[in-house]
Amino acid sequence: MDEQARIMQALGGVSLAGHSVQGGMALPPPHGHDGTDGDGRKQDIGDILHQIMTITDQSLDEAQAKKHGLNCHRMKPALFSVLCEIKEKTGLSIRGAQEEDPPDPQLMRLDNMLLAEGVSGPEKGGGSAAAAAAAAAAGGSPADNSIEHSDYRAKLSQIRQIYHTELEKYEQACNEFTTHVMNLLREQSRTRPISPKEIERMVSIIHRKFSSIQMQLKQSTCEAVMILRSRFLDARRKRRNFSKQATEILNEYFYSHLSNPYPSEEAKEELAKKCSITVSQVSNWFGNKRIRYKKNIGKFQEEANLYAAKTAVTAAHAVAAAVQNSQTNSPTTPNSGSSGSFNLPNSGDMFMSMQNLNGDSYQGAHVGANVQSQVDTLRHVISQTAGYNDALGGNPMYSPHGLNGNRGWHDAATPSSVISPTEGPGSVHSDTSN
DNA sequence: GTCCATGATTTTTC
DNA sequence: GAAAAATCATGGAC
Repeated sequence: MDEQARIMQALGGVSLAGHSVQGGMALPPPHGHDGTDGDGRKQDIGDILHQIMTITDQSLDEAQAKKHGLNCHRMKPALFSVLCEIKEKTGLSIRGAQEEDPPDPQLMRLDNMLLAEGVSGPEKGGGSAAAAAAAAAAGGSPADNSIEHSDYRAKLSQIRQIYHTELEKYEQACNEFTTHVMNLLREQSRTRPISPKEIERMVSIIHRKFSSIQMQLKQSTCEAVMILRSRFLDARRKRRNFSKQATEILNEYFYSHLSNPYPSEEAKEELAKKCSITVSQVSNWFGNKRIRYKKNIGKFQEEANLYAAKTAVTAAHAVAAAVQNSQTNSPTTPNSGSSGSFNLPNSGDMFMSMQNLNGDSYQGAHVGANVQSQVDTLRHVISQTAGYNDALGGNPMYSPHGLNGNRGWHDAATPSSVISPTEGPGSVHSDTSN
């Protein structure tokens, strides 16, 4: 049964006592009725309802005229109250359906994210805090951070501005549309019963529709922020070569610890501080350096020699100073000038370390990075004075022979010229303590 | 545009 | 879990 028939049937049982359905209105005359019997009344009401139902199918002018006619019909108040009654009854079922929905978890997530990223909420702090967090996560150098920080902030602010403009537009459109619909319903309420609750429901439907559009806006804003964030965080995209000075410091350490180029955590921190990079960048650098050096020792020879010579000069000066120091001071007096990581320990320690080169304790706790560094350097000095520096002219200073294909920094990767004077040229280091 | 160097990331190996 | 090895992606020289 369709709605129209149902309503008409319902109206059949409603008393319209006191209201004559005849006269006044330019409605088609009821079929064969005199306006006094019940059947005739029903027929008349049926006709009025029919006209109400079909009014939307008619042209605007025609409908306007009909509307006016219906509004002026003397039966209208009675019919109106009956329709209100029916609506009230049918409305009960609607009421149940229009219960407030629980907050959408997806929308909540988006809102939270926008708030966390500083797109929504207060402008100050949010964006920069997010940028700072992103910068911290990126692990870039402090100097780079400031540049990228402002870059990130500028782009975030752009996104924020677009988001707010669009949001404002949506809200304005929503308000305009709501007002328009409410006016329309109010006007329509003259011809058909529209309860305030119904208007309210319609408004909430409109708001729901607009909030779904808003959700799309929030979604795309979040995506934009994610893209920005990933670009900002993706260090690969933003790879910057380390400064020349930083590379020099790292290389110096690497070549002066060639027998065991595995800096301790403390050494890494120290290097990181010196180079203005992070500890993980230091680890990356050493990881890359080890593998690339090992893969192609020949290629790195020149570089190795360069750094070896450089460090040797420094070491020679330090040794001279140490010797002089030991001559002037008592033999038991500790070296007073060995405070920094790369400072030379007293000669006694160094000698002991060199003695240990054949032992497993080369990387032992008692042999710190300082000592180890100087030992390597001293080996260069000794080897050079012993005539091994011919290597520069054809005979490689660091030869790749015996390179171990297996894991670990096999001493075969260590230059042949840096073999301890206590060892023969063909002897094997045992400092594979990695 | 190509090539190489290099920093970062991912996968493999121990 | 750390290091090796493989791979990716970018910067910079040419």
